[in-house]
Amino acid sequence: MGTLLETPEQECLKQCLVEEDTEAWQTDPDFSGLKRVGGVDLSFIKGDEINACAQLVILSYPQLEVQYEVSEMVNLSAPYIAGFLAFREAPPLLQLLQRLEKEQPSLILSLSLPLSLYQSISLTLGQALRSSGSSTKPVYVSVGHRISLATAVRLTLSCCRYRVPEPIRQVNTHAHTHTLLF
DNA sequence: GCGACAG
DNA sequence: ATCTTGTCGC
Repeated sequence: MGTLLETPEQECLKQCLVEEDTEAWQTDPDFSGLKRVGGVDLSFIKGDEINACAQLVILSYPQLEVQYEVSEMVNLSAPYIAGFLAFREAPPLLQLLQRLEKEQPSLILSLSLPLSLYQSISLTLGQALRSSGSSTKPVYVSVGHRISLATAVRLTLSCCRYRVPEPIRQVNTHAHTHTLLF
């Protein structure tokens, strides 16, 4: 985040960030070649700051039907601090991706293309868009790795049945469900 | 001191 | 993030 101080780790990651398209499907008008899209999230319970439910879903593309989902209760080591979200949430989410790789090798995302969506974000790093027909609330799409902002926005729109992109919407549903069970 | 501030 | 159910409308 522009105004915030950055850690050495964050500076390093920023230098490695590739903000251009690197895959063939990204420049195809219909994203031909893209077979799956995924979403990850973390859910919490009211007064608990360390226990959370990590969730991962994989959807087919362009059908956008859930093909795989995993949930796992995790303990978060880092506290929530604006600007340092990844230090808190990335570890358990990456762990789920490794679990996917081990349990369902066929569903692995051929290349990791982080495309993050937040309820708000510095606009210098992303773009606000009206994802569904007449929705007033914008959806913010941030820059990703190995995917241009323009493509990220186009892909996000192609994943929207409703305002919230389907991968995010599905993972939220599953996350909430599983959180309520523990 | 004031405003900003992803979950 | 989380606290909460139904309800009105396209």
